[in-house]
Amino acid sequence: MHQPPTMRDVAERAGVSPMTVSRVLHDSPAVSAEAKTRVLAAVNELGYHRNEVARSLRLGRDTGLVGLVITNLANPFYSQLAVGVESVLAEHGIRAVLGNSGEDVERERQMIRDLVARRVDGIIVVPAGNDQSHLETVRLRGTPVVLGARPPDGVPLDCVLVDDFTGARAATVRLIDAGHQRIGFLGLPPATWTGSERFRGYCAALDAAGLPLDDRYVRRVGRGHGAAERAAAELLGLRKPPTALFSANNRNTIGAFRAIRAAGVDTALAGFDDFELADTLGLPLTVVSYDAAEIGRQAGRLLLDRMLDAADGGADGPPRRMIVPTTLIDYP
Amino acid sequence: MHQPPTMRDVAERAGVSPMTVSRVLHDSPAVSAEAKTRVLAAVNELGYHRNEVARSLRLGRDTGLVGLVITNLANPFYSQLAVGVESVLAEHGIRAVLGNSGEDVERERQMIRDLVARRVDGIIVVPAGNDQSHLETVRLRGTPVVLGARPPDGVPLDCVLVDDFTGARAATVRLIDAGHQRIGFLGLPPATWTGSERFRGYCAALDAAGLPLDDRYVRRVGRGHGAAERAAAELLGLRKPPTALFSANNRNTIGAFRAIRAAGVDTALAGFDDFELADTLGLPLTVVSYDAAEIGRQAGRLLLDRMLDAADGGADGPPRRMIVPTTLIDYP
DNA sequence: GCCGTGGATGATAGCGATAACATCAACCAG
DNA sequence: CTGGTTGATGTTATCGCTATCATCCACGGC
Repeated sequence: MHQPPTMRDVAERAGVSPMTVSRVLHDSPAVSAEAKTRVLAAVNELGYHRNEVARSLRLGRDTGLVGLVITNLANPFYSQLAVGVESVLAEHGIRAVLGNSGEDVERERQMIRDLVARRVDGIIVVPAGNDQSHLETVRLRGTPVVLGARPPDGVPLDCVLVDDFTGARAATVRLIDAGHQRIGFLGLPPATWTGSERFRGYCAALDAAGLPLDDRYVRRVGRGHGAAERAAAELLGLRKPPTALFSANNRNTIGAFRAIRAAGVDTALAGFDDFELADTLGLPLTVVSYDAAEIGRQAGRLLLDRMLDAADGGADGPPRRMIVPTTLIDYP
Repeated sequence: MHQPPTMRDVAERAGVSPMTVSRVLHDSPAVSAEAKTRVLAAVNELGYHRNEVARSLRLGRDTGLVGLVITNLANPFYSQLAVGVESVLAEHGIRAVLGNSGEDVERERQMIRDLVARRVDGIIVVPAGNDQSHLETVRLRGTPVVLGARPPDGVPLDCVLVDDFTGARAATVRLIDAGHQRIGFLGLPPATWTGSERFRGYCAALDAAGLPLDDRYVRRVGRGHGAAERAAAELLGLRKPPTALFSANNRNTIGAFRAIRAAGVDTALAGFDDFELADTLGLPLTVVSYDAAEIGRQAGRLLLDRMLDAADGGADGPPRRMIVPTTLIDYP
């Protein structure tokens, strides 16, 4: 097995010093056309490409790698986010190093340590828990950090969020405008940012319309299989059932759909998150849609910005917060 | 901004030489308990972790990085594959460097070049085109390569595939067993491996049952929006329409579903790929299901294997081909 | 007392690239 | 014809780590 060629090999073949090769590869103007030609020829003949590991070590930075720590890549929302990140980074010749934390803070912590040890130029992370002190530590040590899809908690980090509040409010308003006065809420565990913002949007819409918030119409649904459908069925089974439901994510929307169909009622339905086949359910449905990849793209841009600052010696400005807008879609 | 601590810093603080620190970090037995304690204390106090870039350069290998080039990460199939890869690699402290080729061979080629320049220890790739010569070149130069979801084409590479043939045949047999004699096929562009294997499975089932293959019942569907539905509608509009349809992927299955519902007929339906909400369509449906993450896991294992061989000086064995099985699921 | 033996530790030399400085020829102004 | 200027190239040292060899001390057998 032959080793990959080094700059020295190229230099010998071209009859110049390694330094000249380096200059050619950097498009330095201080190289004669003739030397440049010879070097490029040698590069081609040997199939040479620069050893990025050595380069990074020498420069002490600029590995061209960015850490991307995600809670659950199997979830289309996060994989789209990853696509967005990747596309922005790729334009700048930077690659993402993947980490799937599985919502486990300890794994997240290990991954961050590992990424720092690998000297990545920055990190984009969907934080798994509320303790983000390790992320702040990393940032203070000089590695830019941007949060995706979840807000910073007590630490001054950049982040990109969905406009959960406005989206939830708009969907609820749509139901109210259609004449509904008793609107059930199928929410998420309250500890999550997304869950509480969407609930806040729901409340705000009711409030603005002068409708009372009735706790009997509010259900928080965990991850369990069928939990959403059961909760929706409960609401529909009340003595005075809601005439419409607003569900806080696509899982809940699907559960609500099943419950409505099983009960044979014509309860109106609106929900956060668009999903495939939403138009085939055979019942009117309003969904709050947004561009998940855009979250990734914006996070990527924020990070690139910080990376440039850091390279310049970095007067790191105040934390920034980007909000990705939502739109309402009515099916069918 | 302070630089991260180096091994030298740790050594000074612990009153030993860098070499001793290195030994401690490698769990070498040739270190006194006392020195070890002092070094570990210094490591903690400084928050030191080894510079992996320098380590890799010194060793001339073992970056602990593996390239993962995917055609379309936004597709749940491939993101699940990525999850599988990541999980296996993570067990070995290895991370994946992501690349999204978008089915563009030229981008794939560039990414592979870049990954090799970064000295990744191996590459898993879902190849975008039929020209895989660049992959073979990379392998011959010492970087193991494993293909995911698509077979090698003229080059001796390891790969992991879905059992497209058997799955398609089984689904078609299920339709035949239900008494259907005229079964339409909604296929994929014939140049794709998956498309041709699934068609082969369909044909084999017909053949085994003594049924004729009728070309009028066979449609190849491209990517266009609504193309599947139109093709299905054509089949349903024939003078003697098929009484059942077999569709070669979930996109086509959904299109077929729409067409069947629009036509108000009770054509039976079976398709490759499971998908969410398949049970809510309100019509009997058989799908060919498989574990996409398993493809990634197996690819990861094949690659790890090759990486070990390569580290040992590598008598690289013959190419291996793993087949991930499928199962039939009947909805509702 | 001397030498081997073995365990702990240190010194040295790179891995491949590049910043910073050194060199050297060619050329022109005075 | 000399000194300074410019442009092209080479030399040196170094990034942080570790394989390899060298060193050094303690101990025990003869």
